[in-house]
Amino acid sequence: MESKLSKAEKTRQFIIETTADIFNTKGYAGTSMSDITDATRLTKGSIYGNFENKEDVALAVFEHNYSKVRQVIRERIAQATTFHQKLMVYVQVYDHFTRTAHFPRGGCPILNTSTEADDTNPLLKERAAKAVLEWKQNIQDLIKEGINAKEFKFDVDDERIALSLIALIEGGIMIAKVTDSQSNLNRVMKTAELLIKMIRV
Amino acid sequence: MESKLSKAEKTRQFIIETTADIFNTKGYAGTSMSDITDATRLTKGSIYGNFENKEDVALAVFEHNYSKVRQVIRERIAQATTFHQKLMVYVQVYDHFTRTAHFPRGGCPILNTSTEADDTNPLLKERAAKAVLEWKQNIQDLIKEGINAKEFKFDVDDERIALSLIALIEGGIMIAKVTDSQSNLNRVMKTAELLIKMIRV
DNA sequence: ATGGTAATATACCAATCGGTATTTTTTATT
DNA sequence: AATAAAAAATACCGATTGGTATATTACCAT
Repeated sequence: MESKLSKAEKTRQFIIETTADIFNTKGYAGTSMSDITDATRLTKGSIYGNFENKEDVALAVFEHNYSKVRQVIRERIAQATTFHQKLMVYVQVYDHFTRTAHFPRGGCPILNTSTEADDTNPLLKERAAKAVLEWKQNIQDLIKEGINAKEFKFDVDDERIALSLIALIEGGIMIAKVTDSQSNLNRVMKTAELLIKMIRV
Repeated sequence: MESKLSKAEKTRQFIIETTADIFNTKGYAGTSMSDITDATRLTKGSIYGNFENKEDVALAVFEHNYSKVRQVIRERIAQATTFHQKLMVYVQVYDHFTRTAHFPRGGCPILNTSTEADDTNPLLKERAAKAVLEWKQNIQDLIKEGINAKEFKFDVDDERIALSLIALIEGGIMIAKVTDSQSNLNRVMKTAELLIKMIRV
């Protein structure tokens, strides 16, 4: 019965997990320390014993939410055989993202964190930017590999496609959430599918 | 020297205009009443004499920011001759939206308000949703008219195109802002241009 | 079992939060 | 110029904010 995690590390993880949805729905400014203590049933002393401040919790929570999403994507991409299928994983995942429990409540953490932090919180912004650029790079890599495998046209603008795919997904999520209509996202994903089809040889 | 606006109406307008950028950058939760009094150099008594509460100011500010953007778009669309050109107005405007003074600081108010309010503030969410659906309808109308004018293919899925265009723009803005790269938005707008080209006969 | 340490809880802080009741000032009408 | 009404300023409210210093508890190695 050995646990690798120390008591503090376990508590830290517990705090992150139980406040993940709160930060992702209410945002950084909208989440208070008492929200955190209420949800975790811990006291301020415990929170501040494991984190420097509220921002530190928010950063850890973003990390958690982001990697949760990334993991789901990564697994499905690994299973896909063709590069077309691999790209289509994004479309499929977000095509019914309302239902998947893989997603933290409150929608895409990248979208939420980016739009709130881009003018207010340099650290959160930096972290969100890194996530976007990593995501972009992953898509570009898939496209390049697809080109090498003669699956995609040789002259595809991988950067443009990657950014457009991300934009369609994030913009689509925004629309779907504010209009309470998953089908709106589905329609946008249809265009994403088209975009992916177009780069095939 | 008669002014149509009463004193109160002028003050109200003044408050809206001088806090427009604050709400659009810091968000609803991130903007405090003291932010408002500091910026306007007015007192709480004056603010609460002209608005019910903070939410009421935020709603008026959104209205202001949104109609400011809408006006720019509307004017340019009116000047465009073909329906293709009219649709391309969106691409052109957002293609250098960082520079245009027509835009409130902090980016697109629809994107900002939607992502913050969708899980927290029903009134702001409702207003943002209305804006998205109005925008969508405007694009759909342009497409339909373009079809009637034999400029666009008769079997175009106007709803899908409209939603995808909005998603590309809003998603592109999010990416550009968080990565501090206007060129990232330009690349996404390139895809938007392609999307518009594709529906032409 | 014990002592040291790690972790959590308690109690408290000044500052700020959104909001209101009241007073003062400004404006418009006569 | 006098006056009533409208608008803005002042002064205040309890509650909550993020954060800290200190006390208490839980844990672990000896």
